[in-house]
Order: sequence, then structure tokens, then C-alpha cells
Amino acid sequence: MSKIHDVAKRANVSIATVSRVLNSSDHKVSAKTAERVRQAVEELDYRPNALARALQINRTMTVGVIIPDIANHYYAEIVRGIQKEADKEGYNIILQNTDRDPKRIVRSINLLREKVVDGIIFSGGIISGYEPLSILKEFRERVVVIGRHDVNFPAIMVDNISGAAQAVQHLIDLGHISIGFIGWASNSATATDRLSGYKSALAQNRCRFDKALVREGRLTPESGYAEGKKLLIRNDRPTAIFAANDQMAFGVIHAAMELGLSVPEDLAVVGFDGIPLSSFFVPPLTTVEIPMSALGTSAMRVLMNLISGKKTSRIKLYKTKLIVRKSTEIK
Amino acid sequence: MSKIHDVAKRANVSIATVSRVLNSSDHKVSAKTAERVRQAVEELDYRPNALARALQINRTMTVGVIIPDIANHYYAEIVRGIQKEADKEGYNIILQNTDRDPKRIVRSINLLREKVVDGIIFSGGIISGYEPLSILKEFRERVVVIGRHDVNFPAIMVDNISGAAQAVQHLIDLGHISIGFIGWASNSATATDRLSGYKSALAQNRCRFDKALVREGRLTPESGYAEGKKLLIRNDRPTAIFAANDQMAFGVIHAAMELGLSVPEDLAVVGFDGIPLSSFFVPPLTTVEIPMSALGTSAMRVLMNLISGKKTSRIKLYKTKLIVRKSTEIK
DNA sequence: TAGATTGTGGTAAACGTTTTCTATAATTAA
DNA sequence: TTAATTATAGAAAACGTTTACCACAATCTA
Repeated sequence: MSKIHDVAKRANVSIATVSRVLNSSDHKVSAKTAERVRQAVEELDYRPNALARALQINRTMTVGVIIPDIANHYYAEIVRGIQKEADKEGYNIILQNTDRDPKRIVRSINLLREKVVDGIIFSGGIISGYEPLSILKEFRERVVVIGRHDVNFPAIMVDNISGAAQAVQHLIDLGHISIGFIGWASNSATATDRLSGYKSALAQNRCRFDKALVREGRLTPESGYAEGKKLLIRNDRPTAIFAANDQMAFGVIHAAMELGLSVPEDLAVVGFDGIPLSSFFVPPLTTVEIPMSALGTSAMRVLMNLISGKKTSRIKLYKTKLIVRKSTEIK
Repeated sequence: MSKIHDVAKRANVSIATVSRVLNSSDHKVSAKTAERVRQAVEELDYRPNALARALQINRTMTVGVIIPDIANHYYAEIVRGIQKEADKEGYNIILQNTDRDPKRIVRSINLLREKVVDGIIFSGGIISGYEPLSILKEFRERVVVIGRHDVNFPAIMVDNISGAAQAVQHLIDLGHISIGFIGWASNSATATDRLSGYKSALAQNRCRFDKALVREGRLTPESGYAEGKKLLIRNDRPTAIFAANDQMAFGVIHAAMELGLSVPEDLAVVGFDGIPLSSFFVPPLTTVEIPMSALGTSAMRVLMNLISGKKTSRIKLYKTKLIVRKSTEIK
């Protein structure tokens, strides 16, 4: 691996000159020498050592991404969006998967601090207690959060409340009055907002809110199946179920099938997220679509602005879109 | 952000001593001074700058991971496995999503070279032509490949041939003789191996291989749907279809439903991969399970061995497991 | 008791860049 | 012509660590 010194020697110039040519500095270098340098760079296949460079200029062109679970399509898509945007500007991302373990979250932050990343994108999981303090100390102006607004950082949000309300309204419009809800336990705004949307749509239409019809899953098909079944074996079983994510909705449909109920004739089901498979499920799932990848790109854009000192709006709210498919509509 | 200098001053020692305490070097430091240093570190919440450290010791404790598409469950799960293992030993990973674009692959490799990662895990995509040369030059002994053995690097493989054969054998055992196959076009070993397995199982059982029953999708449900439909509208439509991944299998089932064919009564369907949703699809999908996460952890383990100079076996082959569900078995 | 060893600490040279400062030649202004 | 400017280039100091080398005291060994 050749270094700037080798290039300098080969081009018969000082290392300062090489650096100037490569960074197109405002310190002028004659066209002739510049060409000689470029030639040498080419011949040696020279690549500047990003480490040494970062140490000097105090920028690593690297950002940390902290997420709970990359195997979850939602986060994977977000990461993809971040990647895409980062790539455009020459940034790299260091991925930290925390499995929602608070200890690993703290560890991740500290690791990123040591690696001197230029900024951090934080999504999901718990960010309370003493950790934010340690982030704040070093990263004050260079943190973007996705999916929560209860922390004092710029946030990329999804309008979960109106998204959920829209879904429930759709069910009500179809004539359903007994509508189950499967959410999940979490101190995240996402979880509570979707429940709020459900409640508000019921209220709006003067439907009775029945606490017995609200259950908590764990975002997995398994939990959707389990909780769905509990709702469906009731004597006064709901005629529709709104699951707070698509995975659980799949589980609900599975449970219905197993009980001999057909969807949508005996049970209407709505999901949330709009993962690709939702349109190919049997039956295709009515769902509330989130622009997942856009959340990622948007977060990265905001972060890059922060890094370069530009202030941006504190909260960016993305709208959802109800996609009606066969799981609710009887043709 | 305090530096080693600050710690030294506070503890009234030289920076060398601080470094020695923190790295538990074999150069002795008296218990008393060590304690003083640790105290100072604590008080200042000092964290060594990983950049400066890496520059000095020539190790970044960072590895690059190059994959085609993080939104694909297979790769997401691999990354998760890598992460988990890397975390244990204090390694970080830089993720590079290439979208299978050869240009971006080359760019990724060069970027990782600049960032001076300690090693690279490469999965999927094309790794031919002039790129491997440039990897080789700098990373000779520190590259691990997942899912291909046609390149001169240590490889983590899946036994796709026997996995596919097992799936087809299962269909034959159920009495099917006209079995369609939906693979995908690629110069990857994975794609060709699954086709080979299909062919060999047919041959083994003296079933006729009909080229018209073999189609090429693009690993998506959409393509599975499209290609599945093409097979199913034939007069001599197959009674079973083996899709080379679960996503396409879902598409096939969808297509079947749309044509009024019920699964498994009119059509048996088998997938490949064993993604979590396969068990919750309607009907639950018979599939060939790959230990995805294990591929990742295993790759990372091999890489860490390479980095520390230990030689490991050139190829590690993982067995698959046929999981029989309702999409093939008539109860 | 002298010489050798060991334990403990500091100084300074790396690692590979960028950038400030200084120096020289070439050009311009007067 | 001379003084002042401008264009171009190099020397050397940083960035924050680790570590080879040196120095001194305290402890052994013979």
C-alpha cells in the first residue's frame, strides 16, 4: 500500500503538493506539476489513508446507525435508505444492532464515540435514562432520531395517529362496529400513537371503545397469531381486526383460517407498514403504507445538514397511505 | 472530549504510563500509579480516540461487509449474524449495500481499502473481472466469501444442490411427476446449484426433465407470480412447483389462487430459504431451511481467525433442512 | 560490596495525512 | 529600474495514540 510519500517521490514534489492536488486546495499548483502528481497517483494506485486524514481534519465521513433489529424489514429498509443517501456524499455507515438491549445501546454509543463518527442516526429502542446524556455530550448537534419525538433531537416521524385512524375509519365505512386492535407494549411513541389513532377513529364515529378488544403482541407473526386467536374465540368476536403491523396481521389471518373463518367474509384484517409481501399474501392485505426507505434517506439528509452546520426543522412528519386490498373488501 | 494528555496531567504521570495502564501492556506499572490513572480516566470519562490508535497499531477493529441488498431477509439475517459475532470481540462493521451494481461493488471495495478495515466479508453479487485483483492486492489473507466457492477465498457455503434435490425428492415421493422449477438468472453458484439439485433428483427417479417447465424469475414475489402463472396456464400444467426461494413461492401460490387452483390439492409448492413468514403464509409453505444467521457468525469467526493469522479450512459447508408444511401435504 | 538484574517511569519517534508558515521565482506597478 | 505583488513549492508542525529506547532506583547475586 503506497503512501503519499511514495507519490511525492515519484512525482518529484513534496508531500504537501501531492496533498494539494488531491484535495484541490485553494493553494495553487501549476498545471504541469498537478499532472505529474496525478500520473504518479495513477501508477501507484495510491489511495489516501482515511484514518490519517480523519485524524488531521477531524472528520471521518462515517456515521453510526443504531437500530434494534436489522432482520426486521422496517429497519432494513430504513438502513437501505440511509445507505443510499450516504453513498451519494461519500459517507459510510457503521451499523449497530442492539436487539433492544439497553446495555448494548449504551455500548454502541460509546463505541461510536471512540470511532469518532461524524454523527448518529438512532431508531427504535429505548433512549432514556442516562444514555442520552452521554450522546449529548459529544454529539450534541449531530444526532437524528427516527420514529420518536419525545427526545430533544431532530426527528423523522411517521404520522401514526392519522394512519391508524384512517385504517379504522376504512373498517367502519365497511360497516364494522366491533373492531379488535393488536398493538405492542413499548414506551415508543409509535406504539402508543397507533393505539391513539384507533381510539380516536372509534370516538369520531361514536363507536364504543371496548378494552377487551385491545391486545398486545410483540410485532411477530407468532404473536399476531396468538393474540388474534384469543380475540376470535370470544363469543362476541370482532368482525374486523386492526393489527399494528403487517407481520402480526399475517398471524391474525393465519389464526382465522385455522378457525375456519374466511377473510374477508367472516373477518376483515388490516395491517400497518406496507411491507412488500403484503400485496402477495393470501388474501392480499389491506395495510397502511409507510415510506420506509424515505425515512432513512431523509434522516441521513438532515444529519448531513447538521454536520455541515446547517440548522434544519426539528421534526419532519411523513404521511402514511391506506392501501385497500382483498383482506377487507368483499368483492 | 478529553485526550490522553489530559488524563496524564490529572494523574501526574506521562502519557506513556496512561497508555500502558489502559492497554495492560507487559511493561509494568506500579499498582498505585495504575490506580491513580484509572481514577483520572473515570473522572474525565476519557475514551481513547480509536482513529489515532488504529493509525498507530495498524488495526481498526472494523470489518467491511459487502452485500447486494439489506432489505432482502436472507442478507439481513446474515448481517445480523455477523454483527452478533463481531460484537463479542469488539469489532465493528461497515455496511456496504451494492444493489448488485458492479460499479458500486468496486467503489465499496476501494472505500473499505481507504478506511483500512481489517478484513472484508463479501456476499452475493458478482465478484469477477478486475475487482478481485484489487481486493487481493490489499486484503489477500483477510477476505471471507459467503455463498460462492468459485473464487479463491475461504468460503461459507450452503449445500444448495442436495437441499434442492431433497425438496424435489419430497415432491416425487408425494407422487408428482410433472414438477416446475423457477430459478433465477445469475452467474452465482447458488442459482445454478439449486437447478442442478432439481435436475439430479429428477434423474435419480427417472423422471423426464422438461425444459419448458424451467423458468427464470428475479427472486421477488412479483416474478414468482408472473412465472408461476406462465407455468399454470399451460395445458400440461405441472402438479407441483419448486421455487428457488420463498418469496417467489409466495408469488406462485398467489398466482394459483387467482387461477382458482387450490394449494396443495391442485398444486404443491415448495420454496427455499425458510424465512420466518413461510410458516405463517396461507397455506404454510414447505421449504428448505438455510441457517442464515449461522452463515454470518461463521463467516465472521473465520475472518477473525484470518486476521489473527490462523489458517482455517477453505470451505465450510452448511446443510439445509427440509421443512414440510401444508403447501405440499394434503392432510 | 560491586555488578547485574528488575521494577518503574519518562522522552521522543513513529503512524500518514493536512495545513501553516516561509521561501523563491516570476510578474506587475510605479 | 526598483519595489510590490503574485504564483508556486517545500519544511515542519500538527492530529492523538503506541512503543522503542533510555534513565534511575531498588533489589538480587556472587
